[in-house]
This record gives sequence, structure tokens and C-alpha cells, in this order.
Amino acid sequence: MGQGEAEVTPPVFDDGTELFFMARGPYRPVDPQCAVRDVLDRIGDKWSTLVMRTLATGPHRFSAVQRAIPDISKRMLTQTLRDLERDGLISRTVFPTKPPSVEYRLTPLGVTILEPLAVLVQWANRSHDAIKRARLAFDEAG
Amino acid sequence: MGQGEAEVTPPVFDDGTELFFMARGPYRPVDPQCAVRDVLDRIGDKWSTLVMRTLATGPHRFSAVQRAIPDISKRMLTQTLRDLERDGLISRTVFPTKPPSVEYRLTPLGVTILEPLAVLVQWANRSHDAIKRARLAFDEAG
DNA sequence: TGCGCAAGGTAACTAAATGAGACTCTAAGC
DNA sequence: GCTTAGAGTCTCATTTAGTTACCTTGCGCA
Repeated sequence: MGQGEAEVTPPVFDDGTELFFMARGPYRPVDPQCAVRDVLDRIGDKWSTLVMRTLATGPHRFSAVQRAIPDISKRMLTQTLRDLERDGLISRTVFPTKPPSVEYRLTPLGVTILEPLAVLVQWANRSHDAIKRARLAFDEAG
Repeated sequence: MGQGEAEVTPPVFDDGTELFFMARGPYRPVDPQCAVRDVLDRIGDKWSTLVMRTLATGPHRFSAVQRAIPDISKRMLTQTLRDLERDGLISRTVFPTKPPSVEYRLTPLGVTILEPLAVLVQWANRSHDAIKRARLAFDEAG
């Protein structure tokens, strides 16, 4: 038994369907261009999920989104909405009203991400206490 | 019908279980301290999911993780591992070998996040083409 | 003896992302 | 005329992420 990583245990999950998203075996480098990264970089940013969550309740105008997420700045909101629009997850419609108003809503593709996000959020809610306890323990142990 | 957000459509999802993670109705501000944010801030960072994915294949030493994710720097790897350890998702064990080696592995709590992540990754794989097409269209439309 | 390597970091510094807030434009309301 | 609203943009300051060099300990090696 060397010191290498060769004797690493097999993947934790292997239920026959798609083996989740793990590399099989050690040393398999993560492709920087892979779909996983591409997606996680998007939904992983600070605001995207919050915006999607807001639009999940129905179409909103720019300022309505901002009221729903009070601590987002206009700059970041604009940018997040643009990025989501570019990725086809939300659509942007301008109405030529007195002061022009703009409506954002989920596209069909955007709707499909809600369920994966929901699964994650359920995990978050289930695990939040355990995480908080772990943090406390870690911080006390110094 | 005013100009307010009152006539917003009802939530897209309402299957009787937990209504995913959406606020019901408009104007409900997102609590900056909520579990959703707390979790998404963690798994949302650039490297955490990649590290979890790597450890999902079995315990790894520091440098083995780094080889699996070639474009992470030592500093970022150290920091990501610390954060995950603090949150109780991974454990760190030091072996007093010649040059001391350190083994990281998922905790039972850490294992439980794999499935939610997997759901997300499956979505990513399914949707990647559509997203790429949307980006092209958006960029061409200028 | 003294070189260099490996492992697992840390410290100092730079680059990129984010946030705060002032400014724009238009038409209506007081 | 002065102010307000909507939907942004622009500039600048702060925060966060990333890069590079360096440290420590013991071993093999020449």
C-alpha cells in the first residue's frame, strides 16, 4: 500500500441511475468548461437564486424585485437580471408606459430550474441547525 | 387594475408539499439571515461544490484534491476546506507521517448534500445546450 | 554537508467582483 | 416650476478572490 491515492474508496453513491456528478476514481481533473461549472457559476452567485425565487411567484417589474430583495443594489440587480436573461432563464418585456416599465418573468426553461433549487433549499432547511451547531463547535475549538 | 404589483400571478408551483422556496405573493422581502442564503452562500462559492464532488469519490489528501481540481490555488483550497469543515460537511484528520499528511473526507452531513447537488447537476447537464443557445441568441441580438 | 523535494500550509500583494450613491430621461401631478 | 416614479447608468470605494513567494521537517542522495 503506497502513499498514493490509489486505494481511495469507491464512490459513495451508485444507485444505477446517473452516478450523480462525481468523478469515478481519483485524479480525474475537473474540466473548467464543464456544464457543472457553467451552471454553478450562474446560480452560485449571490443574487441569482434570490431573483429566481422572487420571479417564481409571478412576473415582477424591476423595482418590485428590488423591494423583494431589499439589500440588492440597482447595479447588481441590473446585472443579475441581464445574466439570467442572457442564459434564457428569464424574459424581459418593456411596456411603453408613461415612465417606461419593464416586466421580468421566468421562461419555461427558467421554470425547470425551480425544482432542483427547491431540493437544495429543502436540504438547507433540514440541515441549517446542524450546520449552525457545527460552526459553533468549530469556533469554540479554536 | 392599478400599476402596483398586486395583480401578480400566483406561485408557479403549489403541489401541496412545501411550496418550494418561494415567497407567497409579492413584496415579501428576503431575510438576509435565512437558511436559504446561508446555504447558497456556502455551496454557491466557486470551489465548494467541486471539492465536495471530489471528496464524494472517497477521502483525499490535500494535494490529491488539488490535483483533482487543477486550477484551484492552495490558498483557495485551504480556505474552502476550512469553511466546509467549519460547517460540518467534511472532516480533517492529520496523520503524523514523515511529512505530515492530512486527510479530508465527507461527514455524514456532508454526504446528505450530494443528492441535492446531484439533482442540480442533472439539470445542468440537461439544460446546458439550451443555455448555450440562449446565450448565442442574446449576444447576436446585441 | 548540504541540495532539493514533498506535504500542507501562511503572508504579502494584486486583480476582479461588488456595493453605495449620484446622475439621466420623460411625462405626469401639485 | 418643483417633485416623483421607473428603470436604469456611471464613478468610485470596499470586499473578495487569486497569485506568488516563502516556511517547516525529514529523507534520499551525491
